[in-house]
Amino acid sequence: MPILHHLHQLKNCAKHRSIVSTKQLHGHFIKLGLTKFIHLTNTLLNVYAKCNLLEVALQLFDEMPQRDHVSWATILTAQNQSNLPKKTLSMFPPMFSFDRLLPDDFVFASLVKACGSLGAIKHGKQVHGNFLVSPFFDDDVVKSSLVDMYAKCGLPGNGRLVFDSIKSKNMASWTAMIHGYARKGRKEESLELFSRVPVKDLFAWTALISGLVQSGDAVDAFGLIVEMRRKRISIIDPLVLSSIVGASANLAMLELGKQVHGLVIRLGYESCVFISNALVDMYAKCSDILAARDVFSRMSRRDVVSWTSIIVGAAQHGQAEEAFYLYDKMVLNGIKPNEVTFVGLIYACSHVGLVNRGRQLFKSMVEDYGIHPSLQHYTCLLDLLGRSGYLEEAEAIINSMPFKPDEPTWAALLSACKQYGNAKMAIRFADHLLSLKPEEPSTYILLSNIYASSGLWEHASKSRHMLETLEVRKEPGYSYVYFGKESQMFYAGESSHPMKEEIFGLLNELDVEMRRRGYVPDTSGILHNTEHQEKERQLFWHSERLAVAYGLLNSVPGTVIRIVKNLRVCGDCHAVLKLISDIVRREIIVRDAKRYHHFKDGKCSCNDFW
DNA sequence: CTAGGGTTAG
Repeated sequence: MPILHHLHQLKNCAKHRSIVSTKQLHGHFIKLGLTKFIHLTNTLLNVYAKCNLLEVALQLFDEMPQRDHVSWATILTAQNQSNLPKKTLSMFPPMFSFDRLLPDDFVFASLVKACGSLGAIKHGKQVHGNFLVSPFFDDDVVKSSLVDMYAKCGLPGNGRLVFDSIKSKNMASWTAMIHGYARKGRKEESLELFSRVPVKDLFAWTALISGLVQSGDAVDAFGLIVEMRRKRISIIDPLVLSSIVGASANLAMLELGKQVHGLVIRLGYESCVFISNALVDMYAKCSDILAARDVFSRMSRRDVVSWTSIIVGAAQHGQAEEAFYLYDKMVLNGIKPNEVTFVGLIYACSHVGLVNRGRQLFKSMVEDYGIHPSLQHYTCLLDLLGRSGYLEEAEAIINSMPFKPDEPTWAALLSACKQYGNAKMAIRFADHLLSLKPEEPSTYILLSNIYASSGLWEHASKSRHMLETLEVRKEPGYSYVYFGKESQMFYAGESSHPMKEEIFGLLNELDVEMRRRGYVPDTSGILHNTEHQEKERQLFWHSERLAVAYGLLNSVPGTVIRIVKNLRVCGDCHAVLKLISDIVRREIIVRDAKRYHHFKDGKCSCNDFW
């Protein structure tokens, strides 16, 4: 039985991922004329795929004189496993047109998985329809992948219908459904389902915790990881840890992140690439860019995500030159940048107003790397052009790009119009912005300021009037302040704090010194039509100021004061924080809803761009 | 011989 023997040999090759022996065997089969045995060739196909030799597998697949369902399922699965779901879907149509084969249950599972990873819900629903009218309509494995696909597309309700039709549910079905609810923020349903899972293994916990992190619920995710540890669930692989590292990043709580890092080290997973990647990102998001660099430099292997994480981190913290330096090193190391890398790089340019460099990078992305620019790339480029005063060029691009600009893009260009006093263009941009978000007070504020500075008083007062008719429901602003291991939260206008008197006293003292240095409160961003003094009083009680004062009063001189704010820092507070950093000679780092600000020696890393 | 669940960068 030579064929059986060869199959056994191939199995060993797959097990040991042995490329050389696989190729030797392949040559052997050709010499002996064994390639006509489809069973053997299918196995060979699978071994090549498992050895990550997708190109070789594809060539073999193309050369096969005959292909059956197994050949197709194997090659489609190989594309999925190489993270090429688009190729899975584009390779599928010839299955019928060339080989007259209809999909079987294995092929359906691969197609559904590909749609899930792409979030291609339309295509996914088509496949679902075809599956239902196929002879395999009751297959539980395909149903599990459908549950997962709907979960990934954010439609857990559709997934639930499929889930309920699965006769014998196994862990794959349960985890897909739990994850679907959790990542959509449907916490109650995910917890209810989790409580009913027969076996709560690491997979199930990870599905729940990672889903909550993805829905933005980092606090509950931490609660669950504590519970999971108490239940002595053994963390035999690190996937759940990357979720929890990500949760610390979302909260921007450095001390918490350090503790999670400690756990990662204790469990021995620091050398795992995607865990280190998550740590790099976490430290960057917690504004400790030095720690991010430290983790990055200790990595023995780095992939495109590692490089991109540190590049994006540098860019967000205003270190444009550092980002470019890292990019050059990345290319020298033979790592191909992807679309995310370019988002970081163009973002870095817009931070420091490097227009030519930004244009070059955009061009290089398309021409050297064949990456189709996304809306996000255009947004970064438009930001850069607008802020540097190339308003006509920006408008030309916005009118010719293949995307509808979103609201932040129009808003960025509108403020560029204010900066460069282009009232005419501002009116056009404001029209677009208001059609997308008619109730937005800041648009009217900006518009009225632009009119006022162009001497168009009538228009200005009209905008102000529009503003007053709006029912403004503003989210209350709050700031967390961190120094060392201490933290404290402040709401805007908070007046019941035990250290109220000291905070007020310090802010007053600082106010006197700031005014001596020429500071004049900028009340143009205040919504309500109130007296000027009242406006100044409101500015005085913005949460970030209270937080800074508290930090200054309580921390050891020389320590960095870190603040995380839920809203964007207003223009006046930005000016104030710059001054304070100079007066008290302290570094203040603020992460607001939009970006990072490192205030030091009277300057900010954002280059006054926010 | 082929399929399904949990992970990192915007």
